[in-house]
Amino acid sequence: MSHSENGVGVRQAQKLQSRRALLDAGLHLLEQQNLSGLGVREVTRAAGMSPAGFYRHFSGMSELGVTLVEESLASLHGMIRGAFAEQRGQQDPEALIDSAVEVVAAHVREHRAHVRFLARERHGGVREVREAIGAELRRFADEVAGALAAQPVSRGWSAEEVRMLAELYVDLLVTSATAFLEAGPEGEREVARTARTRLRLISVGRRHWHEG
Amino acid sequence: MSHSENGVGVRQAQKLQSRRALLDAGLHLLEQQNLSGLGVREVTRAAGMSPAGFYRHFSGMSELGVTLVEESLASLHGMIRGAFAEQRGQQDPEALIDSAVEVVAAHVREHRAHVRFLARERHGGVREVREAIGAELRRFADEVAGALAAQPVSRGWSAEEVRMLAELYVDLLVTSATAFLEAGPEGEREVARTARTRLRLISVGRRHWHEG
DNA sequence: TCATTCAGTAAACAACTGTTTGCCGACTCG
DNA sequence: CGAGTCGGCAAACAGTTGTTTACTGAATGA
Repeated sequence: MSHSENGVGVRQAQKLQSRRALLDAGLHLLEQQNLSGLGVREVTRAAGMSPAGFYRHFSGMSELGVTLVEESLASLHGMIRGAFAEQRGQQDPEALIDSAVEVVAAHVREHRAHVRFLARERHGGVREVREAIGAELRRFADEVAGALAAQPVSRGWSAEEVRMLAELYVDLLVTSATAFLEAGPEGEREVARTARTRLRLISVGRRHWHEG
Repeated sequence: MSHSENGVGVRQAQKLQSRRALLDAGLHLLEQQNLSGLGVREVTRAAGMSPAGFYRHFSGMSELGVTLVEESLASLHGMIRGAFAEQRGQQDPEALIDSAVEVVAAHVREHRAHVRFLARERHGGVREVREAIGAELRRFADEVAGALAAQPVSRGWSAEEVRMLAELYVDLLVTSATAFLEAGPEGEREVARTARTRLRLISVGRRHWHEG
């Protein structure tokens, strides 16, 4: 019995390592540049590989970009699920807001380059990447909508109203994430404070929405 | 007396026309591309000019970018002032929200390329342009803060609370603008509807903020 | 009228680009 | 062991790029 069935041969591992090197090099270069201006040679040079080698892993730059999108949002998805798990255990909306903001802050702290990439390419010049980010964000809103619908505060809200609200929350969190990014570590507390205030303002509006 | 004192000689006019051609060509190319990937030769070719001519007008690409930023926000500024003028004449917050959203919608409708440029480069790879957009947006928030402070609803709000609120409004309007952009003309009504709902939700939250 | 200014040009610079080709050599697997 | 797979490389392709140079010729203004 060889390692053919678990897919972790020496060969496979080396290929994956090269692929990782390309992705890391690309991510690094994209901190000061846009994807639409990133070159194949530039990336391979930074990854210590010959230009031709790039095409063993990606058909072109936009494919590398889409891969980075998936990678960037995968970890966030996990953290969000964690935050929702906390919600089930406790009902205080203040605490939920605090933990949501903290989740975002932590994610930006630990995945700076990925988040910067998302912010930069969300409206960037490469359509495939833009669409990938948009689709992922829409799925994200789906999850939030599901969680909101389960809250007792949502009694009397239609499905589309809840969906709207979810999109608002997502947009606010995305905005907060880019604010964390621009503020840097020293301004983190301040950004978190305004993010919490914004969310609380929505909370209040939500409670008094159906009153006339 | 020649035209030396009003600056509208034939020479000046021709130069301005060329400059305009460069800016228009750039703006057009930037609809499918990022500034960090835009080339001097590319722009001059599209503008019907020799590459060297570019440097008679701009020191480099980022200077052209900053010029486009100023240009892009100048018209919006005017429209915003108009919307605020309407406010003074009438107190219904619903109507103010409606007119604010309509101002944004109209601006996107009439300046698609400029708005797309702003959305694309707001977090783009060219620092000078990013900073120019950020500064302009902050001035925008100043104006909104001033207008909010004048509203009777703001009684009991501190200056920083009002400022926070103004930034929230600006972020929401910017988000709405990019939503208009992505939706296209046919989805405009829908985007306007959710934009209004968001603003109303904030309105409600604002009224009930200081209640415990 | 006539010297001056200056927007725009053509040409040259060295360096860069994406992509394809054929090849090598280490891994894979019966 | 031996045939086959395949990730990575060097080289060549036919362009492209930003920027500087010295120039031309029309607009300028005394």
